Amino acid sequence: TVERVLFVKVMTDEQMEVLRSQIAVYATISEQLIEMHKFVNAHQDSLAGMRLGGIYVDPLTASGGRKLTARQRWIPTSIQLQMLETILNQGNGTPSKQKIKHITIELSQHGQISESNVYNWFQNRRARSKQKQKMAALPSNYESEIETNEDSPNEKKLRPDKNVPVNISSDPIYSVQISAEVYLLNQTQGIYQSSGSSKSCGSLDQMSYESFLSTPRLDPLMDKF
Amino acid sequence: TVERVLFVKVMTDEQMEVLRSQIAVYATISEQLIEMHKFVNAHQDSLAGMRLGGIYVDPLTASGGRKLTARQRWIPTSIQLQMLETILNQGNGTPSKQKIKHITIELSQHGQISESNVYNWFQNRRARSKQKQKMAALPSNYESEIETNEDSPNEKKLRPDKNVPVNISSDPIYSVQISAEVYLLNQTQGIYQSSGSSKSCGSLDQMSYESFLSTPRLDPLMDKF
DNA sequence: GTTGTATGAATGAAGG
DNA sequence: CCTTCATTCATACAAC
Repeated sequence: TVERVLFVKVMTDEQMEVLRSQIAVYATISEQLIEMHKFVNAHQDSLAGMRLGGIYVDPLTASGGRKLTARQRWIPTSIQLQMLETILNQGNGTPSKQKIKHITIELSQHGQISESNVYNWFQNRRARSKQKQKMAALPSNYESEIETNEDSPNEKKLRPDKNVPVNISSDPIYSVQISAEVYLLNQTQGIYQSSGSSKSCGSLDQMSYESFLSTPRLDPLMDKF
Repeated sequence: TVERVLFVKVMTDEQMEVLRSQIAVYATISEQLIEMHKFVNAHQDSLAGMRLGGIYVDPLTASGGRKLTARQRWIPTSIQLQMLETILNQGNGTPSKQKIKHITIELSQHGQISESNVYNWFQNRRARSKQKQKMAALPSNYESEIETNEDSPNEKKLRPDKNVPVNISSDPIYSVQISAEVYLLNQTQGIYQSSGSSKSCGSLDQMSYESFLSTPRLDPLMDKF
């Protein structure tokens, strides 16, 4: 077997460990990025697959004036809204399956609509009406929301409306997660130091990219083959 | 130097070629995904929050305002989602009690989760998938959109858009495939199919995913180290 | 073009 | 299973 040594290339344990780590890093990054991208698509591209896949052409700019916009979400016609509110106020707080279908058919005479649209509308309406009532505990502040009857459609209620949505939209979290992941992988392998020029990132999004960029490169190792 | 041979591991040219290909594939995929993600962000990242559970900000650290927005409902981590979908699609439409427990344990590796979360997820998922499926044929209603401007002259413009239902796409094929793939990567399995051509597709998302799918497995090779 | 708000839609959870 | 509620996400529109 001694002779055979001459016909194979060799690598040390250290090299192999390095290689293994590098592959692991790439695998992890790929996985995370794919997952991330999938997530983005799933949530922001849910209905009108017009992004990413290629060129996103803004439909609004395409036609000088009217529609042609494949809209992503249903917007009730004014008459539909009227009818919906009327139905809502005609008692029957229970839309129920059967009624939904019927209502949908009726409303479809006045614009595109689907059963789920109707269903969602009632759901949201009720939920939000209830939600509004729930605001009365403000310690020291303004008016208490008077039960506004929604009978009059066609009007936009622009109220001060102490909503306080808060909304901690955790945008950058995924970046942090990935960064952490890469960091740990670097720790594990403990061989490479990130090559310099790590300019401080201003955005968290960029941070993830930067982490990737500071990931150990493969090329130097490849040269050893 | 003969003795030294005993202290190094060897790999054949073929193995090295394979390795090199794999690394190249990962590098390519990573870069492309990053490009895609940048693209997404650049076009509509106004404040697009990706919801990712598992980490929540301590409400006490919030601004001087109030509101104790602690998250009150489980939000699956993306990786958890991946795994769940994978499991769902691996046949086995019936997650029995025992399985639930096992799945929960596995998923708890990637974020907070409880058995009821898993149970509910499967319930909801199945139900809604079925529900969506029910919307198919229905030549539906052609609406008469003539009426749109006459009904309520006294209000803001509600565009009577035509809003073609587009597609369902609640469960894109590629997502499933990716999920499966990622899941499989965690297992160690045989079968190694080369090709290692990296294919370097354009920046179409599905293409990238396909590239990823055709990526040679690492695990079998790693086993040789 | 930026920000705030209203609201359609998605989804986790609870009850039967 | 199925239905319903509660909460959250994402987007259209308005005001600045």
